[in-house]
Amino acid sequence: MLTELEGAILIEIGCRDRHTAFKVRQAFRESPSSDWQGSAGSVYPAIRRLIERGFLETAATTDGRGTQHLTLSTAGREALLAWSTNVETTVSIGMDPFRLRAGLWDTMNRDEQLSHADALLVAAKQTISDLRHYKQDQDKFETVQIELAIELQQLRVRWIKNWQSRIGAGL
Amino acid sequence: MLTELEGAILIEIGCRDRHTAFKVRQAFRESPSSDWQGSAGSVYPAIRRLIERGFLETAATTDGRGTQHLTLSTAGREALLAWSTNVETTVSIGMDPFRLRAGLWDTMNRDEQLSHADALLVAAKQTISDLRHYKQDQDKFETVQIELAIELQQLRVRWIKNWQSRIGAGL
DNA sequence: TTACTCATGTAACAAGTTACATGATTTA
DNA sequence: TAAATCATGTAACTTGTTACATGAGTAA
Repeated sequence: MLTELEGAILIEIGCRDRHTAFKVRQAFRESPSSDWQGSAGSVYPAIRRLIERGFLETAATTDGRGTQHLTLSTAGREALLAWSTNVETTVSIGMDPFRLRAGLWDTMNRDEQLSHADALLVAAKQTISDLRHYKQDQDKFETVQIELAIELQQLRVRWIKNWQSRIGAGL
Repeated sequence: MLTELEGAILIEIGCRDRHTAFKVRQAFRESPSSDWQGSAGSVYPAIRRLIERGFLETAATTDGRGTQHLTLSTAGREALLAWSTNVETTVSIGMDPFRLRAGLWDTMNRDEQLSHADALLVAAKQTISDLRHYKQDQDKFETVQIELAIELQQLRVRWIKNWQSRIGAGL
């Protein structure tokens, strides 16, 4: 069994040509989906665990920095496939800061609600535009993720507009 | 600043009449959004922190179990409002097991894709039906969350159907 | 009186964060 | 040669998990 971070690391190494821990960290830091900060304290220990479990193979390069060139073993590929096709985990709801807060907004007064709805709309639309721009020069793995992130934001935009009309109707 | 768990705890105590740590844990365990397991090891320390920071007030009841009746202080209410209206956090993408895996499914062969898409559809639809059923006897706070969770699952269902037709078209 | 529920909490562990520390290689 | 980038890692801390431990109140 792989954790979400371990799965993400195997994707970077096995599918997206990030063959060093450093490049994996870089990919995480550059990704707009804020799943992981790509901190050294999480990535290096996770990669060590994956090596110990035989999912990653290392080919030490000859450079003086001790760069480790990482590749997926057969067991690593199998583990990644099993992880990515686990139906139960895939359809689980997950953590969503928007959903967690949405129930509270009805406790504000009408003016606060209207201005908050407005601020949320602006921010969500900005995020969509940022994601569309970022999507341009990404590989297919990242592209699929970005498209899904955009659809999530669009869902939020629709929800906010619907909420606005409910507020407007005085419900 | 509150963490996601601390915000969720203040909602339970301040808005949903879960006035003991035990009832908060119970609410988390019963909630179908698997954000938190409601483990004692997270809830009790978090509540202790919230008391220390002056966000929660305790009224010890006279029973022999040492039940602590918890309520939000004024500072607690303010902190909860600030937490719930933080726009940046609210529109952040968050962690989604579906999105994280979706990019990988294109590396499988056609037959594997079709059977996996099918399994995902069944599971997602089941989740929607479970959520609808659970929604019946919930308060407005939980209802809003459940509705958003349902809309997320419906988005996934549409995405899967779209993916199926792309597979079918041999792209 | 036995079993279930209500209620609190700790201990060992897992896995993330930031900040720190080091050094090689490349580019201006 | 100075600065930026590539590359590795550790240390202290935070916060979550499961499992364990305890005991009071209630209903069969």
